[in-house]
Amino acid sequence: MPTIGELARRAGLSRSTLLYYDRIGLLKPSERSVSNYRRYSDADAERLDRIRRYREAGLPLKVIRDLVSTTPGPAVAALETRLGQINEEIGALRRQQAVVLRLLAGRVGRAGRRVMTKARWVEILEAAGLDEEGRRRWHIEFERQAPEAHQDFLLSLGLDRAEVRRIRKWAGTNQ
Amino acid sequence: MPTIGELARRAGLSRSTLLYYDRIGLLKPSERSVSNYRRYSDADAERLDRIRRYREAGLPLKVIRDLVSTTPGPAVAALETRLGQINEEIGALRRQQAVVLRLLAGRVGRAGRRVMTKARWVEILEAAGLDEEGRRRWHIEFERQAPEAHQDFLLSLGLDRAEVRRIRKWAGTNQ
DNA sequence: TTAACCCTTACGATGCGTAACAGTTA
DNA sequence: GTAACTGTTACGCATCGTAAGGGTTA
Repeated sequence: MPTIGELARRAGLSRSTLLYYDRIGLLKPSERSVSNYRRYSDADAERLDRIRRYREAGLPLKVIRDLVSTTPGPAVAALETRLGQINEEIGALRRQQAVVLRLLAGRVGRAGRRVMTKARWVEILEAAGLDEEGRRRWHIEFERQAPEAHQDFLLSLGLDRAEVRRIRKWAGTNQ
Repeated sequence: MPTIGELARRAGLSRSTLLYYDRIGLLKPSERSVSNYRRYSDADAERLDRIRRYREAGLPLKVIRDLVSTTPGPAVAALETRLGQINEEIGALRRQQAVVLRLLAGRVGRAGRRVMTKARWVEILEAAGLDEEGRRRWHIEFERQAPEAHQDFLLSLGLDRAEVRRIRKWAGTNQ
């Protein structure tokens, strides 16, 4: 029967996380030693493991509480909801990215090592051995495999919406 | 001289946001009416506008406080730092995405069209005509031209720091 | 004895939203 | 008089990290 520190180490979490889970009733050790130390049973450890996996998926503890106490298998509904949220959050970050790039526009000549531009990107692909024909194949494949990601990527290079549309059309249309 | 509610409406923010900005000293109205109402001057409104833009970029209020009080133009350093953070955050969300999809394995058709992963990226480059040697040249050139952007990009694919380090080392070392 | 555990409790961080109670303005 | 403003103050949220002050174990 591990104590709180042992279980934390094994699970790759911190002691204070387990203290918190105990406080909010998410994971209460099934026993206490005579000196009032928390003793976690195997069942407790397994419960923690499920909690941990859901946390890695980004589910809030409130939702996890329901999942681990009521449902036996993975809850499809909650995970699909989370999937939608993740996409929203990524979208929000992409919009922030666009704002930052706009604010940085111009001031970063070739100085900024961090700001990626279309010109720089083309240069890199060329150096890797892709000529214009190859780059077109690249766009076409990108568009085919993950159109939304393709759009996100083009926006992250600082292209405006019109140019993004143009490129996607060019990559989508055969010929 | 608008009152707090008017300015909030104009700026598209809430009254409580402006109250908060006042409390933390980020934006204090330059005047008060006889009945102690906040009166915001044009200068106040402009300050708020700068604050708002930086907020849209995702900068924390602490950083914004420095930017709007000391710097005149946009601060390149803070924005580039934020750019790196954004990519990290996107990467974290991609890892969550992968976890969710794994938990949903089987129950969901193939991974959504929006999900960008390392594997998919490699596939696209391959389809464009880059073999492993070409992909290595691509990494090398990326690292040479914009090392920070290279790192940001890899993180945004959801790779963990160790793998990013490995790839960058592999691309940085000549032979 | 000493290091490395453990206990409980509380505060901090982030950026507001909400509520409560009261005064002001149109 | 009444609605729609305004003021201040305080609590809530989510998920822990950190610290304080003091027992327990090997």
